[in-house]
Amino acid sequence: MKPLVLYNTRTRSKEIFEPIEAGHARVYTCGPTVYAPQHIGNLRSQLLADLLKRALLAQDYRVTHVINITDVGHLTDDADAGEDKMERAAAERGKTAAEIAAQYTEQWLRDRERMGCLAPEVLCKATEHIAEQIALVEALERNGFSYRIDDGIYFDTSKFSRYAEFARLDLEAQLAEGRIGDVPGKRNPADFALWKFAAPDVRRQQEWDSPWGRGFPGWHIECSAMSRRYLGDQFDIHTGGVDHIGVHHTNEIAQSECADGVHPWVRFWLHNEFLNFRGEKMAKSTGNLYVLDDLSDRGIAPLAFRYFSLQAHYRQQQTFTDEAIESAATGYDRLVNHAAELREADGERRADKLEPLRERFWDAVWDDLNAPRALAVTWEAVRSEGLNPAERWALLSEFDAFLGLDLQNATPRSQTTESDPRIDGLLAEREAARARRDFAESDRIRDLLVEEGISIEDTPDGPRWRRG
RNA sequence: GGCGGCGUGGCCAAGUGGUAAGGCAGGGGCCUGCAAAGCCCUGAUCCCCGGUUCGAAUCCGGGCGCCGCCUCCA
Repeated sequence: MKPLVLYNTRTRSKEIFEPIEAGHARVYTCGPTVYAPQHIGNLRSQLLADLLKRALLAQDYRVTHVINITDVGHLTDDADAGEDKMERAAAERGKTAAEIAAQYTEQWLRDRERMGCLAPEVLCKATEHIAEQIALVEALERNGFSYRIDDGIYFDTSKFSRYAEFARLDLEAQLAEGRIGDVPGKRNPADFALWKFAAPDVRRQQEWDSPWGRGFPGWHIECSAMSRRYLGDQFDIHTGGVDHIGVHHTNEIAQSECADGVHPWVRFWLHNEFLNFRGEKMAKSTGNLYVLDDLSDRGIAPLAFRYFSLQAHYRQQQTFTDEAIESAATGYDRLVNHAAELREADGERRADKLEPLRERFWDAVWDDLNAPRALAVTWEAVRSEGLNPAERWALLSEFDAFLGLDLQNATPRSQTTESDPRIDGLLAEREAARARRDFAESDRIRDLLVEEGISIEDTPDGPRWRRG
């Protein structure tokens, strides 16, 4: 098998993937912050993680995939005055922070599954790993990378010489523009909180005891702490959105490399680009978004959204428009139809006929998870004149291990799975009319059913109908 | 101010040195009593200018336009 090549943000180049431990790929994905519903733009990062995992599995690696749930509130900005989003959402909705977190975690897990994303081996919540986070801060303290101010325990970025390396930051130049709402006492503008002290006059729902007093963890420490617990001091791949490169991932690296004295902490970093909508990124903060249920309400299946997403490479921004998603839904519908028709085909499967398409498909996958190219080969397989139905199905079912479009369970949209005596009766009448070439009558019956939203297809095996 | 990305047929979008994948929509045809479904055929020289090269959408330089990060953010 050819090697898997991935674009590594750390080196800004494509590299052949090789795990630290032979045969075992350890992957960490930055999951959602569950103070609000996750929209379809957010889901794109799960798609990247899923395609990666499927490619690794296709390469016969054992995969340990860890995803975190951030169920403790981060602040709306860096300053004391910053509100905690989780607490704010709870107050607005008259619920507890835990209830808010549970609600959106559940929605996210459901959406993920509906979109065909494989479940992670470990799903870990920040609030259930406070001890690990405290332990990591203690390690940083021991190693001399932290300092205490009124507001909390902070990481001293000037002590970590590689701090600017990963994101290729120009800290001086950034300084010129200034940071918003900075905290008094910070030694360097880029320094960030490891542990925040609870304000004496405010009672928070989410705060814990620590060696430094009551408070709550900083907003990067959880990923360092939980990945360390489940994947060890060093691991293979870390995924997330491009927005995380400059701050979140930069700070994770600083924490982990300084706490454990390792480098590189993570070998490969994969980042997905954003989904654009109405001329800007889809975002919670502006309300410029759709959630998966919005699409479902419009008759667009979650897997049609997956199909839509597969049409663009994960490292490119993708434009979401109504026309584009509806086009994708149509395309997905047709692909499923083909799969359903081919699924039970018997016949010879000639390896020499299958090989060229198989090779092109997997070459696309191994080339930095190029789903659009893989999808194009899939369509070629569907329509390849040189292949019999059994061969086409052999390819489709194999390819779906990566595509994740659930083609194995494809049901033709025009093959009813229910039976309705009245409709079946009308269809029989129509067939009788057709037999005696009374087309006025047969068309009248069809129009009648069409008005009820039932469409009819005449096939060599007789008529089929479906609703909708 | 720093960093990153993009501009390919009506729409979405691959391709990053050898004369433009795929899907959707449109047009034409086949099939059908008619439809539907399906199948076949059909359209772009790649934002602009200059350069390198035998040859560039693809490399370099300069423009114009657009998106993102630098503050929570996929």
